[in-house]
Amino acid sequence: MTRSKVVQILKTVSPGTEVDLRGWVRTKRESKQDFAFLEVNDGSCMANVQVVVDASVPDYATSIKQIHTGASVAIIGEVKESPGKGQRVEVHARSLKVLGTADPQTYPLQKKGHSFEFLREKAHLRPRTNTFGAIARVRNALCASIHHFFQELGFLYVQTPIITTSDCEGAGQVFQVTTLDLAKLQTFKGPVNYEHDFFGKKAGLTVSGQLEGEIFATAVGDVYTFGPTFRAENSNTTRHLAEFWMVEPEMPFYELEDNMDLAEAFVRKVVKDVMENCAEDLAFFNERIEPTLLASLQNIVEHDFIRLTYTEAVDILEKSGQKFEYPISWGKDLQSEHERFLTEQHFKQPVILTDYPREIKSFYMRCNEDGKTVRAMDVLVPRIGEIIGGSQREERHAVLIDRMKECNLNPEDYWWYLELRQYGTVPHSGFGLGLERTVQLVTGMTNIRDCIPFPRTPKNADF
RNA sequence: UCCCUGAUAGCUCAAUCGGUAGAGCGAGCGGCUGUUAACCGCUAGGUCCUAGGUUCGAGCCCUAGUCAGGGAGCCA
Repeated sequence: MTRSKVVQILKTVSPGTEVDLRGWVRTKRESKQDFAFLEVNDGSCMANVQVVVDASVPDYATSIKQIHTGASVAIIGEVKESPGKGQRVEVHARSLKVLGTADPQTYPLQKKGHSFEFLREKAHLRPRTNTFGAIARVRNALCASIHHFFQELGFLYVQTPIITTSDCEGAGQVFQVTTLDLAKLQTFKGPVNYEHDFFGKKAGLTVSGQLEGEIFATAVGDVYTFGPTFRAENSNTTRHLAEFWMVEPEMPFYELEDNMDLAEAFVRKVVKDVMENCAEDLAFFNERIEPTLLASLQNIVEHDFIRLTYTEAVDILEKSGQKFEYPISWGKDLQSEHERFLTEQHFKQPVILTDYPREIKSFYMRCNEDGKTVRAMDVLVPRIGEIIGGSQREERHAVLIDRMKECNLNPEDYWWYLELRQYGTVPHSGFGLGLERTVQLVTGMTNIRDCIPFPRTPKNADF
C-alpha cells in the first residue's frame, strides 16, 4: 500500500478505503476511556486529518503516551465518514507506529499560535506551522505560475551568473566574493592586488541579471531570468532582504507600452493562478492575517491597472490637499507615503507610473525627447509599494555613452554592454519583479522575512 | 544608516510612587469527555537582555552596548 497524503484522504478517498497515513501530530486529545483523537498533518494541505485511535490498536497505551505535538507517526487505518463536526472523513487506526517522539518539555512549537518574531528564530521548525506551511505552498504555486506564464508566451528561461565581475549594474551595494585571506590582508598596507584573487579581478554576487539578460534578448528573442539576487544594503525594513529572488524578463522590439502590457498581464495572471490553486491557503490568510486580502486580489484580477506619468502623479499629489511628511515636487523621487496615497487612497488599485525624471533613474533607461525624463515604469501595489521596476532600455550607442558619463560611470567598464548597441541594436525593454514582495502581496504577510524560507538580512544568516 | 518603541516563566504579556515577581497559554499529575484552539482542578517553572552607575533599597531611574519590532532612506 502506498502512502496517502492528507490532501487526498480529505478530498478524494472514499469511505471504506484502507490508507497508509504518515505525518506529524499537531494535537492529541486523549480520553481515559481508551481512545484518543490525533490531528495529523503532512504539509500537503492546510487541514489536518483526524485519526481515531482506540484500545484495539496494538500497544495502544504505550504508543499514545509517547505522542505529543510534533511527534511523527505512521498509521494504517480505514477512512470513515466522520460523525464529528469540521471534517467529512476521519481515519480509524488499525495500527499506529510512533516514528519519532517530540519531548513536550523542549519542543518549541505549541498548539497555540506563536509570534512571527519567535518563529523566525526557529526557521528549522516554522514550516511545521499552519502559516509557514501555507506560505511554502503559495510560494511554490507562484513560482510554477511564473514559469508557465513565460513558457506559454514562448520566452526562454535563461540562467544569468550569480558571481559577476562587472562592478557596475547600477545601484546596489555588492557582496564581495573572494578567496583572498582577509586575516592576512589586514596586516598589509596599500591597495589589494586582485590579480591574486580567484577570478583575477574583483568579484561579487549579482545584484541583477538584467544586463546579461539583454545579451540573450538581443540574440534569441524574449527571455526571462528567475533566480537569487543579492544586495549588501543595510536595509532594515519589512520589504527588503539581502538575498531575494527576482524574475527579470527582457524583450527585444518592445517599447514601454508593450512592457507595461506584459507586466500587467503577468501580475494579474499569477495572482489569478494562485487564487485558483491555493484557495484554501488564501482563505486562511484572509481570515487570520489580512481581512482585505481576497478582496484586494480579486480587484487586481478584475480591473485594469491605472497608468499615468510621474508628472501626472506629482500633479495629483500636489493637488490632493493631503499633508505629507515629505512635501512632493517635480524632480524628487516619490516617498513611500506618496506611493501609498496613490495606490491605497486615490486610485485604490495597482498603479503603473512612467517617465520619471532622468536624474533619479538608472543610466540604461531610454531618454525621452523632452530631455528631462526617461522611459521608466514602476508597478505600485497597495500595501507593498513597488513590486516591479522596469524600463525601455537606451538602445542608441551615443546617447548611452553620454548617459553613463552623466551618471559618473566609466563606459570602458561596460564595453560588452555597449557593443550590443554597436552591432545590430534594437529597441528593447524589460522589468524585474521581486518574488518575495509578490508572496507578500498574495498572502498578506506584512514582513518579507516570513516570505522566504531562510531570510538573509543584516546581522542574520542563520540556518 | 537615521528616528521611535521594546527586551520579565517554554510562549504572549502585566507589575501603580523606586519597596517581598504576577496572569493567561503551554508542560506535569488527576478528573471528565465523539473530541476538534476541548473542558475542570492541582503542581512545578524566574540570573527581570548585558556591563557599569545613582540609591538604605532598582524589573522600574541614569550611561554605554547587544538584539528585536515599527517607521524612513536605498530598492525588487
